[in-house]
Amino acid sequence: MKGFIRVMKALSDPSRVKIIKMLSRKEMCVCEITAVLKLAQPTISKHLKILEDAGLVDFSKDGSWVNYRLDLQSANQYAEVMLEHMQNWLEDDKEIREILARAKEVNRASCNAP
Amino acid sequence: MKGFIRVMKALSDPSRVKIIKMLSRKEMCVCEITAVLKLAQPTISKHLKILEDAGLVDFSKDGSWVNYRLDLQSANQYAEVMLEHMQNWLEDDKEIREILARAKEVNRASCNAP
DNA sequence: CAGTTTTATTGAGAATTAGCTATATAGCTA
DNA sequence: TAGCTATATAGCTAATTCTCAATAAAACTG
Repeated sequence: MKGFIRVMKALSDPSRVKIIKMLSRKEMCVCEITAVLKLAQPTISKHLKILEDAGLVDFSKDGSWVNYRLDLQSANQYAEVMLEHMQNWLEDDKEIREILARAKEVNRASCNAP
Repeated sequence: MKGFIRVMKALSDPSRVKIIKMLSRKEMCVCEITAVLKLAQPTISKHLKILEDAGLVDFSKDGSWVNYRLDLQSANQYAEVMLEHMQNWLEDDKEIREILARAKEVNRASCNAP
């Protein structure tokens, strides 16, 4: 039950759903996600930890950057199924579209630009 | 997005998940659900409202009883997909099994028995 | 109609959560 | 090593959530 609840809780916050949708397009580092969502960086780190604990995302370090990606072969079966749905769900959502458009433009260099 | 978040939120509470699993076996009235979960009756009513708002359950009145059931043809597409998964998920969960066993025994007459 | 049963609503308290600021850690570079 | 950048952790506040007790509403029964 715990594993299931963790996945549902992780997916019941709009900011985290946006992160999942962005990562379904490409790997992103924390500062890129922060730039797109316009939230404080620690807030993003906290969201990413929740997603990781649910088995929804994974990461690898590249120097001082940490790249996050969907954990498509998650050990958590519920996470795996939900990630598959998330590839298709919410594609027509206005808010999601805007985020995805912004995510397309962002890159590490532009992260800390005004 | 709203409809999706509502379904995820609805499914991220253990008591509500238990209700969904019970209703996947049979229709139940509020007092039966209350008897099985051993929570206060208003608590159950509130949970049922949340599930209803998410499009996960539906109900019909029978005298002073209100029978709740899964809304398998929900207008909410996310609810519909999740309900299908819920038929199979958590079948091996210990806590769920206990609840289902108790749900099997319960009936309107026994509801208010000690 | 008075009383009973079933369910819903209201309101309060404890716990959880999303966001922030401040600070710590990790890794790079000069 | 000192300083810079990227990320994580700690701690706080406001808002949300789960639970309950009390009460209201709805529907039956004698």
